[in-house]
Amino acid sequence: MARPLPDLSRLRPAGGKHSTKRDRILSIFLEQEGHSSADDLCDLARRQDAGIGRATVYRTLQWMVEAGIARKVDFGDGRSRFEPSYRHPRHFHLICTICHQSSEFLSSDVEALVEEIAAARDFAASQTLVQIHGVCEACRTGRTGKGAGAIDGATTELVFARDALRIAIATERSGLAFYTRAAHLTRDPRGRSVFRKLAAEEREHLATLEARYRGLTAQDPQLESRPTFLFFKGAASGLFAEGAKQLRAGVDDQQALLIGIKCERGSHTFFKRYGERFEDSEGKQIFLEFAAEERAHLDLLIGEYRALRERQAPPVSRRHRPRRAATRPAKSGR
Amino acid sequence: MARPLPDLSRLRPAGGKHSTKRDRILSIFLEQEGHSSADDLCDLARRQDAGIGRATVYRTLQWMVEAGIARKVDFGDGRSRFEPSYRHPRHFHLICTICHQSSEFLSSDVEALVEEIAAARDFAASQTLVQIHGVCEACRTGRTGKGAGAIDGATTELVFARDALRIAIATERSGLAFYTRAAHLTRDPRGRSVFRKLAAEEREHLATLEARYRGLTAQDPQLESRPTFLFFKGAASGLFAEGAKQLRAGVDDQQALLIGIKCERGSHTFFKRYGERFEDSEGKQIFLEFAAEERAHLDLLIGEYRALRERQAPPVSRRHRPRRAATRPAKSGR
DNA sequence: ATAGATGCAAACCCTTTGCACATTA
DNA sequence: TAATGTGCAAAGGGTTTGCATCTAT
Repeated sequence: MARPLPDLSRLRPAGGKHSTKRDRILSIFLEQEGHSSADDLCDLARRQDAGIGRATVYRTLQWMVEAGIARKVDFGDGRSRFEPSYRHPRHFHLICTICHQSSEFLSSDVEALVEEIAAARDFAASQTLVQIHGVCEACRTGRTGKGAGAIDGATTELVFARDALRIAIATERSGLAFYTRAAHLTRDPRGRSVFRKLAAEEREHLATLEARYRGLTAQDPQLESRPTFLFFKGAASGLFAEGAKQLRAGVDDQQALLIGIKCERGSHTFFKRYGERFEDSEGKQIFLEFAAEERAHLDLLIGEYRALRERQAPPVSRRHRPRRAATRPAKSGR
Repeated sequence: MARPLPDLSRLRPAGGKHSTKRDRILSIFLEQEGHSSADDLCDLARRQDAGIGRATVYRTLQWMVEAGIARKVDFGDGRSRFEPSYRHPRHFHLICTICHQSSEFLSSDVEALVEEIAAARDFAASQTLVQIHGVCEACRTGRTGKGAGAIDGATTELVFARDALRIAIATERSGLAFYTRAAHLTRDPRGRSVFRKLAAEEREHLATLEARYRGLTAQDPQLESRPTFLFFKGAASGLFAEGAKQLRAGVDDQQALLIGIKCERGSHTFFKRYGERFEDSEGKQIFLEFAAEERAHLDLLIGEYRALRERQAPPVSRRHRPRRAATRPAKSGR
């Protein structure tokens, strides 16, 4: 379960010299699964090097926090705990009151609500803490604790990437269905070809994402069975499903384009905002790449929509049309 | 700002004798606004009775927590704080890192998400902690801190009741609009009279709720201007708005009844679940009363729907009628 | 009279700090 | 050599506890 050690030389924004003891404590910390207390680490370190003092452990931990290698977390049991922060997104915690293990999750839905609440109260939020205290599945069923708690930082990053990919794939599938249907329904030949093109792109991109997903699962055979880390409901895939439903109700070519624009715009905004929220990690990258993809589709659709309007509307009457119709297609939906 | 003292004799599930010092500490605690630390209380208590020892304060606080008078909260600053819990719903916190004041909020949306997440992880949640750390409006703008932090427990209960009433009133208004429209559209005379009756009931109940709302604001002139305590989005009022939209799309009497049933059922479920979540308080009562009201409407509608079906459909051909032909309104109508 | 409450001081726990010494650049 | 890391022990802060002493019932 050893994780790939981060490049230590780059992890020294806090400055400082090399030192055997510090390196030892650091590497022990990084090997740990879950959230260790200073005491835990001190004991572990002393097994390798009996002469390590408590103070050094505390000082090293402080240094790690400053250097961005670790984050301090308070589970309310009187001692501080530390978790790796390098390429490990901020998250929330489920904390078992029996075994004191904690497992991590992220809910962008919760984060979004929290943002709204802070805004409503004129509060400049800098950090949000969500802890669910209770009894974990392993403690309740009495089974041995091979549960969600036993996940090290490297795995969390994989799980995060997995969940990001799952969201992206679901959206992509949904988009593919939408464009396939749209291509089917569109009468205007040029519009049809655009939808076909987009469907093809979605199909190709879907294949890429699926390959990437397989690549991930190859890194950890248990990856797929691990519990969800990233919870989301406001997913963009719902947009395309909604769009497809609208298509089914019967629309003309122009409306189909508008619906597509709405979906892609929503999706792009969603993934961009989503991606920006996270810290450096593969998951973040997946979201941002996906956002860019959607952006490209959006531009294509907008161009096509304009062209269609040009073709359909005689230039004379153009000035009587609302100029910015295409920038706010949302109005025509629901 | 002294709150009505709770009946102490009933607050002694933890047992124990009377004692002047304990009573003094308790009453000082209850007078406090916000969240006091043991030290705060000790200082305050010593102003009235110099001979009070730290240990007594700690022991009294422990006793208060056991007796359900107080709740211990940890804001991560190394000391425990205590907040009144008598008729004071569980809530979350916004914590200012500058002035260390904290203000309270409740988000049933967040709670619902948390429940889902815990369920997904097979985790038996017993308590959830949400803390938003950051800088409050008062500290940011430099204005004197008459902000949201300065709210004592009694006020929180009022604000909670206010928010509960606001939700109920919004739903009621929405329901009134729905039934008024439904009465207008319904051709079947009996069905029309049912909708009229419901509209009248909603109007009357609305008046009751508004009177209650005025009663609340009379208790605290600033009540209306206080920040939102209870955040919610999954409100039931949206159901009726959706229902009214469906009515507009053109439906027959039977369908109108079905839509009404759907709305009332959703609303009832929502308020019941909502109300049950909270601890004893006026807000809880408001939700539960409202749920009962909706339940009565629901029963009435269901009865009417059955009667209508009996009248309209000869038993033989009943099963051949398309039951839900127009549940999806045409999109082109917009 | 007796269980329970109180004050004081000491003990506790986790964490930080002062200082002499060791290590690193 | 100068700056930084380390160990030890002591000090810190918040909180709890042991024990003799009060105080309600």
